[in-house]
Amino acid sequence: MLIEQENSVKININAFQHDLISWFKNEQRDLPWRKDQDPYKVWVSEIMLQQTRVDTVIPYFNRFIDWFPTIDDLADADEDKVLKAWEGLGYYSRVRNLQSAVKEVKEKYNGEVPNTPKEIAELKGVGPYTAGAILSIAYGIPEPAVDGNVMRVLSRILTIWEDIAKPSSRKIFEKAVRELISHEDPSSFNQALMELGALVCTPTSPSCLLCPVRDHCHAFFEGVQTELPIKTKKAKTRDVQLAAAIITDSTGKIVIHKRPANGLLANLWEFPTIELHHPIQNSREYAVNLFNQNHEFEIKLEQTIGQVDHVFSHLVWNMKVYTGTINAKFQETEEWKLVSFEEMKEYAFPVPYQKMFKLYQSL
DNA sequence: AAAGCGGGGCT
DNA sequence: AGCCCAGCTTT
Repeated sequence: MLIEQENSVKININAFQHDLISWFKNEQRDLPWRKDQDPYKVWVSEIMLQQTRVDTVIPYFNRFIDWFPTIDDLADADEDKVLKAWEGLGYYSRVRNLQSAVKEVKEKYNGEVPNTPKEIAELKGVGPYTAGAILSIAYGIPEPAVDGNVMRVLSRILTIWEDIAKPSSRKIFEKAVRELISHEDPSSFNQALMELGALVCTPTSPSCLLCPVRDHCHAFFEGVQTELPIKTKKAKTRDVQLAAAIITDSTGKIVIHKRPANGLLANLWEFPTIELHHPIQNSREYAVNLFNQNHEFEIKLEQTIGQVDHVFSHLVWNMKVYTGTINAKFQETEEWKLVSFEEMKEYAFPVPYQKMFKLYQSL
């Protein structure tokens, strides 16, 4: 059976499905979320895998399922513990949205992950890719699950020259998947496209000589596989200057602060931090003043212990790190706490503050 | 359509 | 120093 794509590329669909799925069944990696088809576990794995490599996700997935084995366990958990389970994984709104959606499934769907495109796409944090992934992998429904791998693989096989950085391009690839997908085994088909992208059809120097669908690949036939996909570059990051301090009381406990519920690193914990908006502010005296302007209690900065730099996807933090002490006026609140070394392990800190604490401990 | 949102590994 | 990664939400 042959189909005619919009760009006049012909594919033998049955042979393509067979070659792709056979390869996947023989060569797929042994991954913890492939041990069963529990929709909850498939869901958790797909959220973790957003913009995150398989090797990074594996230990997080195992611990997360250990801590929250079922939808009920996650729905009933404290958010601080949920964030602790995600600590270091990044994009923390993923797990806050996941817990929110799990609560909705518990209440509205009696704890059963819905299996219709409309219902599942309405869940918080579930976009077009994740909806298709859960529907196909957990329920065997032939829906496209188009991620970066799939766009790269199909841009090569079908020589699609659309800019995959543009949001509108995803529809082109979803249309292609709808025409190509196996209705006998949508789960293997979708996973195989992604597995192929991860193991063979890689961004740079794809292993075409090992590719199970090389004979179907128009980019390989034309010798343009390294020119695809087309992807425009994104704007570069901006620098943010910060001063942050490890502040202790007379007993050696440390001041920590809960970040706001919205924006960067929402609801995670940090050491007292201020932004230095102007170069002129980039001095110790100024930092002291700014700390004490912005906080009820009085802080005394003792010494500068170094610098921590941290790169985010859209900005760079340059943090000057101080130590200091507080006076007796400090009072604990919901967002300002005094904790011991041991108690710190209970709170989720983003990586820049983990770097900062490591620097402090190395003194 | 563009920007915000983490962190690590590879080139 | 970029680029990429099993993307989604908000503006």
